[in-house]
Amino acid sequence: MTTSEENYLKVIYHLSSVLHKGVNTNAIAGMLNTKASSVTDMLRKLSEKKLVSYQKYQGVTLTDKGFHTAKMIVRKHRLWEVFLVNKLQFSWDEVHEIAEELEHIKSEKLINKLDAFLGFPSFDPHGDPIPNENGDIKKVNKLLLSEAKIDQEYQCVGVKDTSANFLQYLDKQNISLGSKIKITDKENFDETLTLQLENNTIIISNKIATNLYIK
Amino acid sequence: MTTSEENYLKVIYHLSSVLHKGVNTNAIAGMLNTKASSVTDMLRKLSEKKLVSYQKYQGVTLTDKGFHTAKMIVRKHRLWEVFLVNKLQFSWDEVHEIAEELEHIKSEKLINKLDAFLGFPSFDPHGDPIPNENGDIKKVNKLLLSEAKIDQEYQCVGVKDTSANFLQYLDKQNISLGSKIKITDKENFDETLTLQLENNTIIISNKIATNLYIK
DNA sequence: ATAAATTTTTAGACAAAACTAAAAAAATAT
DNA sequence: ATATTTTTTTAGTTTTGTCTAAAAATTTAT
Repeated sequence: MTTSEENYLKVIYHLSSVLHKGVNTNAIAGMLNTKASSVTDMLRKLSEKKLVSYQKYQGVTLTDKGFHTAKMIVRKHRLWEVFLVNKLQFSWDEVHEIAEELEHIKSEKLINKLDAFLGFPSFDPHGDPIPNENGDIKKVNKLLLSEAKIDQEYQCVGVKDTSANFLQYLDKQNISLGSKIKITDKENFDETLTLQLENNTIIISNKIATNLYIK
Repeated sequence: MTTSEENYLKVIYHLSSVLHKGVNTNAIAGMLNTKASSVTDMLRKLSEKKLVSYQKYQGVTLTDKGFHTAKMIVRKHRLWEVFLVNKLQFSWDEVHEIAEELEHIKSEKLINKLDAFLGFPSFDPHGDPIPNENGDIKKVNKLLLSEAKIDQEYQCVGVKDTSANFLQYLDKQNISLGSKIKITDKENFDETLTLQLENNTIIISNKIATNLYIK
């Protein structure tokens, strides 16, 4: 299994978890910064390896084998992110790129020992669930802050956008996983929210609210 | 810098530290399990990048730039080995292959944070020195057990052969880094040695003695 | 329902890093 | 000093993953 194959599987995994149907060639190309023609080639290859089921012009879905493989790559990515943040003191906006490389290190023993070393974490630094050794994923009933009710207390449990930009904005606003949040006001015109945090009151745009998970 | 280029540099580094002269095409091919023709191609490429100085038929040496780059790869390899043994509880015969992959992860910040996390170790689990951030290497006056004097007390500080086979033999004999060793007898015919260890007496071949460093 | 636009695939090419086989250079032996 | 052997390089392929440009299929719009 090459790094490139793994990256395709991961992208198909992420896209199909959002779309719940066959994934487009173009969508994959967009995520990987490649051209549609390259994607077609790789889909044929993954199909021969029985990792995806693919019919020309019909989009692609993961087979059971491909689904499990993809989850194991995601498991590695997220465990390494926990390592980088919890053990090496990286901040949550710095770890994605490094984990993109570490996720391709091939040793099941390594990843299981890392898991144990980290105390079998269930969530990564961005609040995303970490599949366990069997691929099981802990489900959380989270919702977007944009869908929250007014005047009810919530807790921040994850981010949808994991770009350094967004994460640094949250740092600046003193919002992190576990932060308590209450919406005290919602502007009808543009859905700007007024939030009551532990120690202060802030105003955030709808774009922010649609990228913050709470429960 | 590709993984392949890094592997060539590392091999040239190791070979020239033993030979103290230009390294042969064939020697490199042997270490990397490739063919001489592939080596020639890569030497031309590394030469264009000013990492080695290479003249057709004359062997190859590292430039200052190549030397430093090679030391940084060795640094990464050895720090990851320390991590695997000290933090993840791998045994010293399991870590080489995994470190061969980890050494190619590209992030200076990662490796310096890992260094700090491990407490800035000077030696890896096989007793090999770890270059620091600047490439400085702590020198130890070690010698091979085969060169040791009789009836003098030494301490095991490293292994020359790092194969799983040899390391497992040492485990079986209860020899590890730090073990106290005294030669009590040497057979003239085949240089078999009788060793006095902390809790027992063992007999080892000359081949073993030429692969154990002591001081 | 057909035309236009979009998406996907095919065909052919390229770069990296390997290979085989043959040629050239260097080292060794007589 | 020349012949033989060994080492190294060259020339031409292969594989993987990418690309561009053109063709084909599908989707959208009128």
